Amino acid sequence: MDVRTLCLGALYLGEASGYEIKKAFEEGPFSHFQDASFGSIYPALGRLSNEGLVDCTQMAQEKRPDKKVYRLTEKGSLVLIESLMTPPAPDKVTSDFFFLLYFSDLLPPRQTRQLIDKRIAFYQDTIKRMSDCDPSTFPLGQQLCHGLGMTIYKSSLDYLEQHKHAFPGEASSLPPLSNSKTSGRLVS
Amino acid sequence: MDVRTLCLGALYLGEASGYEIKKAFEEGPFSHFQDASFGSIYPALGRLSNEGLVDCTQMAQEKRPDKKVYRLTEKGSLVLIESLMTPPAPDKVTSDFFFLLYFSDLLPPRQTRQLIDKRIAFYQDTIKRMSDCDPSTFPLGQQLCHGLGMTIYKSSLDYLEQHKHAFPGEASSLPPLSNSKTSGRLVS
DNA sequence: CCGTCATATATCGGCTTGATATATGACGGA
DNA sequence: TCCGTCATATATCAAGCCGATATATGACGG
Repeated sequence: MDVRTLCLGALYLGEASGYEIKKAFEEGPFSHFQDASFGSIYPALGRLSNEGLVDCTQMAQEKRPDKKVYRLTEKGSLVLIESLMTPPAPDKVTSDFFFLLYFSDLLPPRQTRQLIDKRIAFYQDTIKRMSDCDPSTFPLGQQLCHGLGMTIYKSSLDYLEQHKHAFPGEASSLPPLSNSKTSGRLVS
Repeated sequence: MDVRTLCLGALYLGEASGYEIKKAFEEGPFSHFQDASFGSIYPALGRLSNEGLVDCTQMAQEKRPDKKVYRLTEKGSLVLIESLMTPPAPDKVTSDFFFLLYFSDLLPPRQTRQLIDKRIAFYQDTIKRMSDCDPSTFPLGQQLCHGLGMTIYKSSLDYLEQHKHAFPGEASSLPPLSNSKTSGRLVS
């Protein structure tokens, strides 16, 4: 999905400012499967406004800078639905964690263990934050997103907790793993 | 990780051409957690070659166009390890599937069911392809990547198979779900 | 008083992507 | 036999995106 559609989707949930839309991608329900930067959100909102897909209202605030509040128009709703009807692109996952784990034979074992411990903490924190949210009043699709997300995070957490001992911890006196290079080509 | 590091990592596994490196990201072990396009791979290989981090050899082929084979240099190995030592960036996940599922109250229920069915097929196919690979001879980190990946795909598959019935299938005579709009703002 | 953080909008250089271009050869259908 | 499609192979570029930067108000803690 391009940033225009992401913004339309965010505004479908309720009127919001550019800053709030960014927060929705960083901390809100979308944070697990979409992202967008200020560098693309503000220009996209400008274009959407010019095309009549969103309305923009300037709002003064106390003790805070003024803000621009965007609201989806009827035309914008139709364009959002149209975008949802297009065939989905494949997922794109970029994970430094997996990349580092994959090449961890090049790293000191304690650094790999630290990497895994931090990942475990990340899963624990994410699961807690998602558990604090009760999705039973949400639309069905959102419930499935929540449930599938929880399943992914929980099974990942369980797996890492079961397998983290393969790498030595801080207090461990295990000898470092031997660094052996992988043989063979990339693609058979 | 930037594309230079991705290429160095790919070449750490063995010499390869630009085309083969792209294949490694599309179909090889990295395909689950990294990607890069020709548009960035070829320029990156050029720069790496200029900087002496990789060597390049032109190879003629029968019944196929000539190819340039790249090989990691000692200097390149050191730069790769250096990059692996830097703190990892957070994962970035972009999923049209989750986005469409989230807004599925805007879609005809059968289209959502089709989306889920296709996702199930994707998981089944991915699990099969990963099962055909025996990771027991790999470095420990690669084994954990394989195992964690399998866990994620399997638990996702199980969850969707258990919950797909919430949406009507092709043969179902269930009435369409009511389209109710979500209330409230994005971020509490 | 100053540095940091949150809130708020906005821009831009650099990087990446997806499309396009060119080329060889295999393969299947008309 | 010809043509379209696919795989293999290198390469480039316009468009889009990101991360950094800029500016601003106010709270808060040292």
